[in-house]
Amino acid sequence: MSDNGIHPDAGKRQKILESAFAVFSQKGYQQTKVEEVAQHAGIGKGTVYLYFTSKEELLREMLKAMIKKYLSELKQKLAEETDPWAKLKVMYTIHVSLLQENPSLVQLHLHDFAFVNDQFRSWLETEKEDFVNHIAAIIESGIQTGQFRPLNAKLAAALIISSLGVFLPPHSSECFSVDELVDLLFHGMSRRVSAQA
Amino acid sequence: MSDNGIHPDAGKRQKILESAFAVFSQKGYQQTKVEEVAQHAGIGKGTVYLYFTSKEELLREMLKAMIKKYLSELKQKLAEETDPWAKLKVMYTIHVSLLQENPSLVQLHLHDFAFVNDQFRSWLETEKEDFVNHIAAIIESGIQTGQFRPLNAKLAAALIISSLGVFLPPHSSECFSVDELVDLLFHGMSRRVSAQA
Amino acid sequence: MSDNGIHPDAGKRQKILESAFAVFSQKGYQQTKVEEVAQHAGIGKGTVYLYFTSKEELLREMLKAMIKKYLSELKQKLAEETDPWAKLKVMYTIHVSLLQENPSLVQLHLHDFAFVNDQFRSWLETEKEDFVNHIAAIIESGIQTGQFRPLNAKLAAALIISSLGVFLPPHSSECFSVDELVDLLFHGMSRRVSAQA
Amino acid sequence: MSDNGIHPDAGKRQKILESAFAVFSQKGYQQTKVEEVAQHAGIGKGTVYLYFTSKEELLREMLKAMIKKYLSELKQKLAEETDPWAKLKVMYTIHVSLLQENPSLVQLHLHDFAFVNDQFRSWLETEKEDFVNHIAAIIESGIQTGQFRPLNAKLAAALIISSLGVFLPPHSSECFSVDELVDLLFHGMSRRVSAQA
DNA sequence: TATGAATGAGCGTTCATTCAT
DNA sequence: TATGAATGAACGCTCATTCAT
Repeated sequence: MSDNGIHPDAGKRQKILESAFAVFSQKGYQQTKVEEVAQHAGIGKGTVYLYFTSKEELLREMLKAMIKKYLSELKQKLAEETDPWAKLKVMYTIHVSLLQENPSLVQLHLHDFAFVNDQFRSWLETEKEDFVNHIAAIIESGIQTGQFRPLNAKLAAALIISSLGVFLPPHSSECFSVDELVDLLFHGMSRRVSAQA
Repeated sequence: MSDNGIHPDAGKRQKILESAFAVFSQKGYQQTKVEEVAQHAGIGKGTVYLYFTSKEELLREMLKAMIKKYLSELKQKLAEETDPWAKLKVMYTIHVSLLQENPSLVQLHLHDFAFVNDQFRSWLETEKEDFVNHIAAIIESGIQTGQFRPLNAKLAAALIISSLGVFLPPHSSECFSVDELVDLLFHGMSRRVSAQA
Repeated sequence: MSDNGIHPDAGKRQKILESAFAVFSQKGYQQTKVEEVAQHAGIGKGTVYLYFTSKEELLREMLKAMIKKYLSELKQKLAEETDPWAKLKVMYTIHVSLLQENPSLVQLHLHDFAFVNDQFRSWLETEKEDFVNHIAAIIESGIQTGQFRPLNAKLAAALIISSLGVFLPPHSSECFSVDELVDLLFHGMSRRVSAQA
Repeated sequence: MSDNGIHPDAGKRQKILESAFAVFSQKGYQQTKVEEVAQHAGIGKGTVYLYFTSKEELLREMLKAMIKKYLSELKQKLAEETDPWAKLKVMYTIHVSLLQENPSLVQLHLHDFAFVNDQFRSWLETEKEDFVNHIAAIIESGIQTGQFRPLNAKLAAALIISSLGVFLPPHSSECFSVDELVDLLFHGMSRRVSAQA
């Protein structure tokens, strides 16, 4: 489904994916020429087509790989925590540090690849849904343990994921701290009047 | 930067902008042909170039106009409320109803505007900053009145604005209610155990 | 079906068709670049696509026009004759003189456009079938009048059409005379022994 | 011109020619990829270039070989007959059965060989001339024996060769019989009125 | 001012050919 | 000798932009 079968040089495929990440991140899909990706990888234009059937597939595979890598790193780190509260805190921390280590990821966020075509759009939405469900499950377990109050876990998950955008430019991660944001999400904005009673 | 000087027919310029909004929203930038915009506006293709120097400028001007209109509508409605709490609630409600009235706005979010130039990008960031500050001011006043607890108003504002994304697809506004989200943001996720003590 | 609807300049369409005839005849389909046809017509490459949707359609329309013109000339001249025998003689004469007036037609014969695609192939075969049937009808009428002996009219028609190839290079029309060929076809090769009795 | 000198494995060269025949016949020149020919021959793509300098040369050599083989088979069979009349009848029969045994030969006719260079074209014309002369000689001898009436032997030969096209699609060999065609050629179309007298 | 016919730069993809192994 | 991974020239088609009217 993704590539043309068995390829001679798995390293080259990887190299092309990395170049695709670099160039698509910087310029978006339509503005990127296949030849640019090839040049970035130090290979000929035709070689790209030995590993990917089309520019579109190249983008899809690159995104797949990035998302997989991103989510697997995230999930692995989350798995090391047991406390739902800690999990979410860790998630923010990891997310922010990933963005800092890899500024191109920020750019990647700023592009919207949904427009490539409808199939692509639905694939992206599925991926996002998956991520939301993963976070929602964490929240559910927090509700079970009583650490979180009963709430719409999916909404909370969607909110948390949306809130990651807070760390994108122009409010880079230098502006706000993870702790502040987590505190805000966990305790809310309102003065807990009744609680004080 | 935006137009070629003074045009005799400001109404025609406006009509082109509206058509650009309609078509770009539905099909994205790259997929839209200038001729389609012209047809939608009921004019000839060449006429577009009497009012805008390029397709790209047309998009930028359209985005500028839409954002200005959106923010001014929002700010005006907010001005009608006095209570900070109510203001924020109202903001969500207006946002969601705007999206519902104008589904194209939703689409607008889903397209690739990567080609924006630096000038436009900085304008965009200024506008966003403005909006954040506007919301932050509301929050500040809420803190003054004691309705909100002391918190980083700018962060809260950024969070609120980010959270608007919750109502975009695939979690359309039908999935979540404004009230749920407001409740979550205002009261937080955690069970307020200690507070109850 | 053939063009994109109403075109501004019918003369230009005709000019393109003529250029297509000139270039396709000389170089065949695959070897011909659309830009060459455009250059021959003294127009830009893109202009070709205002009148024809694709290179393939351009070929089809050109062939259609040529065949139509060729057959209509032929049929018209044939209509002026009443005697089946004379009709066939005239057909040869016209065919040969057309080839002489228009050497590109010779080239056109030497290319085989059937391979363009299956649809094209069947269209060509239909055209040829039409032509065969037209000739066969003439022969049938000759049989009715008793000028021709009872024979498979369709086979005779196919033979006659095939025999036109005799005048193609390397045996150009200068080698053989129409009269000789007609005589041969009409009286056969064998010494008419029994007739001598 | 044809190969790169002496090759160790003449059998492999032959094998490649046969594969070229099989694939070019079926798909035409432009549609055939060199790799397909190589695969059909069970060798690597690069190996083809050890025996032929280019795809085009491969085609020319294949055509040469097929034509030579076809003509030599035909001439050999003809040599077995002594009667001119019988020879021609046999020629048709052989031709048709060759086409039936080897449907690819039919296909070979249907493709565009326009790109042949002048050298090849002249070789082709020489071969054709040769064939015509061969048939013409048969006819001459028939005239000598009085079986054929005095006629332009070369024209008759050209006609006979052209008439072979009658058995190509769309009028496949199933439509017409060899006997019918031979009868037509030998006795002509006209009712032999005067002979009846 | 307004038009839309004309233009040609631009790009994704293919595949004949090369060459390192 | 044989291979097949790598290459890049080539081309059909699109569409933003221009300009004669």
